[in-house]
Amino acid sequence: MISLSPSEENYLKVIFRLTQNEALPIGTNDIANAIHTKPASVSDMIRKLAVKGILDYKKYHGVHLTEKGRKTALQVLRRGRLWEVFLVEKLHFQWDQVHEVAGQLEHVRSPLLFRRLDEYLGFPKFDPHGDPIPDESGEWQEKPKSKLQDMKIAERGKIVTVSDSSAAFLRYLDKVGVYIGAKVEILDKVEFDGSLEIRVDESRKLFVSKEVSSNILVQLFDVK
Amino acid sequence: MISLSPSEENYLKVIFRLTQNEALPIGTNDIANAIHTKPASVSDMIRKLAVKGILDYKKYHGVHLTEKGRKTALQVLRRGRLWEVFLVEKLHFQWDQVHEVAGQLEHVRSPLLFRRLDEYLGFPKFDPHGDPIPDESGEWQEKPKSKLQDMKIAERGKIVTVSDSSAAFLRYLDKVGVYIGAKVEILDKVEFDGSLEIRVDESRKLFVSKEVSSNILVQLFDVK
DNA sequence: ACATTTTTTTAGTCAAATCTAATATTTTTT
DNA sequence: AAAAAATATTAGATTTGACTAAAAAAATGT
Repeated sequence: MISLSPSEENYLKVIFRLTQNEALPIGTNDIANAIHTKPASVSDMIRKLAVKGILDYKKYHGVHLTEKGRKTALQVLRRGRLWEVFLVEKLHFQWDQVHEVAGQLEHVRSPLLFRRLDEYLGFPKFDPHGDPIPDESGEWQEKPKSKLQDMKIAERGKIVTVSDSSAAFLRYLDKVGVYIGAKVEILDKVEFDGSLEIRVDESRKLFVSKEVSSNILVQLFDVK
Repeated sequence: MISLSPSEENYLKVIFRLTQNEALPIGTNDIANAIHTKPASVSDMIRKLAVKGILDYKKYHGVHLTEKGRKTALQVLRRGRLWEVFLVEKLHFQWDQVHEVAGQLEHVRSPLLFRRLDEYLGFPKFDPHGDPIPDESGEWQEKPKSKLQDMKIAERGKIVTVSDSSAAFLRYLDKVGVYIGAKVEILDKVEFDGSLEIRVDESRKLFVSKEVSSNILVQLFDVK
C-alpha cells in the first residue's frame, strides 16, 4: 500500500469527489476552491501525486485518477466515514458536527484500528449522511433510491437525481429552491391530489404536486 | 487555550514526563533520546516553546515547565489516555498495542470530542497502564500504592517506588533487574518465609525475600 | 588546575507545503 | 481572428521541523 501524507490524502479525496460528481474535466481552481488553497499550490501537488502514480496529469488538461489513486481514495473515504458513524452513533454528535473532527481522524494510520472500529460499529454500509462506506477492498453498496412521492410522513432523505430533466422541470426546481443534495422531510401528504408538504434543508416549507414528487429521486436516511 | 502543533505537543509531553520522574535537571540529550531526534533539534524547539510561554529556558541550564505548560501537557496526556481506554475497552486492543495509535489520536483537536468520549467511557480515572487521566481542569487521582508483599497470587502491577533507598538495596534491585516501571505478576507465595515468586516484565521469573518485597511499592492494574 | 570528555548551542542545509507575483496557455467575446 | 478574460503554471519566498558539522560551555578525572 502506498503511503500519503495527510495533505496528499486531502487532495486525493477532493479530486475523487470532484471527478465523481462532474464528468467535466476538473481544474486547479476547482480543487483550490474545495481545499482552501491556491491554484499554484494545486499545480505543485498534482505533479507530486502524478509522480507517485496516483493520477495522470497533462499540463493544462486536468487530472484523472489512476486505478491506484481510486483505490487509495476509497480507503481515505472509508476511514472518514467510519469515524462519522462512530461520532454520531456512539458519541451522539449531530450529523452536521462530525465533518471537522472526522476530517482529522481519517488521517490516523492503523489497519488494525479500522478493522476493529468497523467490527465494533457492526460493519455499517452507510455513513450518517447516507454516503456508502467502502470495505477494505474498495467495494461499496449503492443506497437504493426511492421516489419522493413514495416516502412516508416524517421520513427524511437527500435528493440524488431527477427522472425528468426537461428544462421546464429543472427551471421549476431552481425557482422553488430544490436542488441535488438538498435534505427533505415529509411533513404531510394530501390524500385528495397526492401532493406533499415537505421541509427543505431543515428550514423552508414547501408544497409540491404529485407530478413533481414522482420525478424526484431520494435516498432515505436511516431511521434511528 | 494555546494551540500547539503535533510536534510541539510531543515535546511537551516528553518534557512533562521527564521532569516528573526525575527531579534532576533534564537535558537536551534526554529529550532527544526520548523523542528520537537530535539534541540540536531539541535546542531549536525549546527556544520556540519558551517564546510561547510553555517553559522557562536559560541557555545551558535545562528547562522547567511554566504553569501554562504544565496545564497544556496534562491536556495532551488526557487525550492520549482516553483513547487508550477506548482502544482497550471498546476495540479490544492489547495494552501493548495501543501506544502508537493513541499517539496519533491524541493530536486530534476538538473539546467536544473529548468531553463526549470521556462520558462514553464512563469518566475513567486511569488508563490501561494504570496511569491517571487528568480531568478537563488538569486534576487527577493518584492510584493507591501497595506493597509488593501484600499482592495476591496472579495479581499484576507496576513498580512505582521503593521505601528503602539505601545503596545496598538499590544495588541488589539493579543486579536482579528490577526497576521502577517494571511490570510484575505474583506467581506464588511461599508460606514458610513469606518470600515470593514473581514474573518481571512478562518474561523473567524471580524469587524475592519478604524483606525485599516489603520495600517495593506497586500500583495494581485493574483486574478486568 | 588543567586536559579531556560530555553536553549544549549555533550556523548552515534540506524537504514539505504553502504563498505571491509574474508568465504562459486556453477559452470566450466581439 | 484578434483582444480580453479566465485559467494554469513557474519562479522565488516563507514557515516548520528536522538534520550535520563545528564551536562553545560545563562537568569530570587525574
